[in-house]
Amino acid sequence: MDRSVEDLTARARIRDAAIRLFGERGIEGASIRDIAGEAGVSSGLVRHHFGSKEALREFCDQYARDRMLEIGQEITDAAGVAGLDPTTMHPRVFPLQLYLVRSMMDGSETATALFLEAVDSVELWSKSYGIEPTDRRAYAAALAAIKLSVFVFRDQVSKALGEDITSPEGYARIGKGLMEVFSIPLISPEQAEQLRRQQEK
Amino acid sequence: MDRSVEDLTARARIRDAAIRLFGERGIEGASIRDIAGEAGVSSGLVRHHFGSKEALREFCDQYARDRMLEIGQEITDAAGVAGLDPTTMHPRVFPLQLYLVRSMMDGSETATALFLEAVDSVELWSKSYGIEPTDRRAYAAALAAIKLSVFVFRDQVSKALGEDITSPEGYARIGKGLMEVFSIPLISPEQAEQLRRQQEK
DNA sequence: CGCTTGACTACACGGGTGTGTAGTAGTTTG
DNA sequence: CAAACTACTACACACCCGTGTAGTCAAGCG
Repeated sequence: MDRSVEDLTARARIRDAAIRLFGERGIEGASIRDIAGEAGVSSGLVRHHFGSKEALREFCDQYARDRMLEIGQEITDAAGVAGLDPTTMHPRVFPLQLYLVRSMMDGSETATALFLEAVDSVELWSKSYGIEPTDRRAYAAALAAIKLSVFVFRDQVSKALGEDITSPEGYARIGKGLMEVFSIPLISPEQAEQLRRQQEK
Repeated sequence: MDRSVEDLTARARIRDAAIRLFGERGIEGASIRDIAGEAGVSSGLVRHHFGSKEALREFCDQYARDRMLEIGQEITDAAGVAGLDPTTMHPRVFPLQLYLVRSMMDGSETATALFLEAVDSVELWSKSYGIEPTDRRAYAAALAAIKLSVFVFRDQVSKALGEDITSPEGYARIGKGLMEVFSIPLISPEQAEQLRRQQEK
């Protein structure tokens, strides 16, 4: 997506357009004709290259997943606490993340599998980091969901901040906000203990 | 929704069916005929009572919003730290919350306004609670998004836990997980400061 | 050269969609 | 009693969707 649009093959343009429109409008909200128009080709060509809408979706799932893991690898290479910091996720993952979240919500198995992998990795990470929650699995699942939440509500968060969070500045701002959620304990261990007991009775 | 289905008027049955199906499948994913079938009426009656699909959506927005605020009031009456604890949100808000999140993602102004109100209230709360983030607005927006994240990814989280989080048990479990995210600081103030400086240069 | 192959388009199809219209049964109202 | 109104249904219309088919055009190759 860093090359100019004209340089890409029609197939790649269709793929990029699909990821963009699926991510913005949802799978059902983006028609094959929309995607074809966005890519500057006929709707028949989409079918020629990908066979069906469902097959196109699966291809995009796989592609987005691969790209995300690829980018994730780069980041993990400069790991540590920064690995959890949302601001380390470069804005270039935005369209991919957006697409995967939408695909997940529309029941994609590939995207869901990616979520489960993320939970696994957070679980391992929290263990090696010496964090001891009472229910590590639930803790990891909550963290994984949180990591994606700002993508889902990007429009609403942007409106709340009066600033587009898909821009580098806005993204850094909400990233900092998220970071502070993680750095400021809202509930003291005593309060947490109290609430836990309250729930159990 | 606590009364038996037969006791409700056709209008109320349509409204409940719409909130359920819109919430589960998205606005585009649920057709008027689907909703009519779910409510046990003809599709024409939906139009008779609500005029159009869009008008039905707006009615549901308003209804869900009112009900949520109503329930929120009850909870706030037993306020304190518990007001933030996700487990205090009774499972009966599930269909409403699900619907509102979906409606929000499909660009509903009413639902988006509700989000902004939530950010405002979190902002005020954090102030009165003596929390001092560097960017209170961003902090509040992040917290508001987080509060909704488990609803969005309910299927994925359920799969990760091997337990349906729409059930009281599963809901309590992920609620505890969320609570521990808030009670265990992942990043020390020093690390946070370090990361902040890193971003600024 | 003729032939195949792959990228690509134009167009038609059946089905589902939101919407519009006409009409019926039952109750209310003047 | 008759008129009006309300809840409700059946059905048709136009539109958009994903898909299927037929065909064009250019490149590669024996």
